[in-house]
Amino acid sequence: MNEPPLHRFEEYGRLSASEREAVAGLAGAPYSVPRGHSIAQEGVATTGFFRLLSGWAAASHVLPNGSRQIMKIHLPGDALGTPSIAMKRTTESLVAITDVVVAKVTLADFGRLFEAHPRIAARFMLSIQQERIALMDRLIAIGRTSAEARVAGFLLDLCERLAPLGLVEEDGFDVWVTQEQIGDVLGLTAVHVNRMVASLIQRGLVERNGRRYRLPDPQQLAALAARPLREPHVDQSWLPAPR
Amino acid sequence: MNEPPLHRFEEYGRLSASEREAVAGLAGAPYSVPRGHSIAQEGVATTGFFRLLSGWAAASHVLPNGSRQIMKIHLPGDALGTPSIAMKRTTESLVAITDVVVAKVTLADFGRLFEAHPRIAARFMLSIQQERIALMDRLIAIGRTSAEARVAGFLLDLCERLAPLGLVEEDGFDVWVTQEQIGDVLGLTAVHVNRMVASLIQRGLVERNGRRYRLPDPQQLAALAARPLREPHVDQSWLPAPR
DNA sequence: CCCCGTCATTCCAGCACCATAACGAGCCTT
DNA sequence: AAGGCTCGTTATGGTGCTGGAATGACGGGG
Repeated sequence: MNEPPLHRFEEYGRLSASEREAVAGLAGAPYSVPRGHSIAQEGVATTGFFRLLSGWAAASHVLPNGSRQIMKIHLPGDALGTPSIAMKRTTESLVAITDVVVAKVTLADFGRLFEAHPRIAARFMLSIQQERIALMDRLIAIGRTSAEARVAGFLLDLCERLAPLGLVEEDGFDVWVTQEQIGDVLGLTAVHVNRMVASLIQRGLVERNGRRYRLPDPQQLAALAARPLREPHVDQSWLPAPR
Repeated sequence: MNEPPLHRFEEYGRLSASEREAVAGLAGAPYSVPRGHSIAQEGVATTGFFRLLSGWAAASHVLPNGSRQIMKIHLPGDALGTPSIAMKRTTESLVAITDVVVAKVTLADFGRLFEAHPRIAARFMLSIQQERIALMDRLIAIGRTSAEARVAGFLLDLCERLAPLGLVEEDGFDVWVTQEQIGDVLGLTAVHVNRMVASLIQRGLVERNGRRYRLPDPQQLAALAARPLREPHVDQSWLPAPR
């Protein structure tokens, strides 16, 4: 396995040696959380955020009536719980979908990084903007597209995020979330997710064997999903100079 | 009218004199855009973002099938189009709902501010996190709550954002968006928004006279909306020192 | 090896919300 | 004052999705 922790910090270009060192020293000691267990609870005092070093995790909110909305399926390398740093209390519950390894980043350490390395600060801000755009796109999906389009878009998103991790082989990848959890991401019931997956398989746009999914025709699937086209910003000339 | 431009920069505490000066010199010359006209188009090359100095504006995306999703109703003092700085092309269309006055911020100027004033940079990042949380909350609303709860939550949000601008008098405020636009925010049709508003009026939770809305019982309305409780972070000790 | 829990699948009735249309009130334009 | 536009209101029938429940398939642990 290649080094996962840094890839989210380098999606806008390589870090300098001193930046790399600063990032590496940021998080505390890694520790494991078994599948199904809580990493952090919503509504407690914010003390920092986490880095997900391996495994899958979900950020979610449970409504008074018992239904649940999943904000994000987190993959290795992601930062977990960063929205909470803007609030007195954590904004979302973090649950381990598979066995995971996480490391905690304290607010104090993060503040020092922000001051010492303005380019990392700017890039961190940009990666948050990307998360915000991802939420906007899901808002479009849930608010204005059919259940089938939403499921198609979900599978495409997952595939595109797993690819840079080296977890996609011949358009095939393992999905560790249940159909019920997919429903909680997309604002659907598990039953209806199942119907839509079946429909996509019937159309020949998806193949499945257990948790292994394969997308034989991503282009046609993308056409069905009708997602906005997003291209990351390559021109970084306006960012602060590296230190 | 008091000075609107700064209030979003000071929601986490007062700026220092030099910070205030840096922010004031950030944006270019203000100019007007008449109601209904476009401030910026989705999908063009990103060159910066805008500050909304007066009036209301909407950030939206139009789907291939013609339906529309509004990401955000922007009020005076807001930054417009900041998600786009993470992307090669702008992520949303900006339209003037009322006559507006805006000023442009270039990427180069913004980059210099980010380097020179780490505390402003950190606070800007936090305000983006707040926007992200607002999107999360709307995702919860659209994905997991009834149409009536969504409309109740929309009116509450608007009221809470207008209050610090001094635009709420005795629980009453002017709403400059049409019911069709409210539908595009909440993932509903204009017709259904109308039904839900009528239902809230019937229940005595909302009063209306033309565009003037009044919320006689915000507590009960909030209970209906079932929104997560969000309190901004007051402890700022971890932020970089002011310059 | 069998039990049992998890997850996918399928069925049914029911309803929240949609699509379309038509009408009325208010307001701006000329 | 007349006309036209925007916006709100109301009604109709239709459907995409829900809610609950029951069955099947798979896999892990005692």
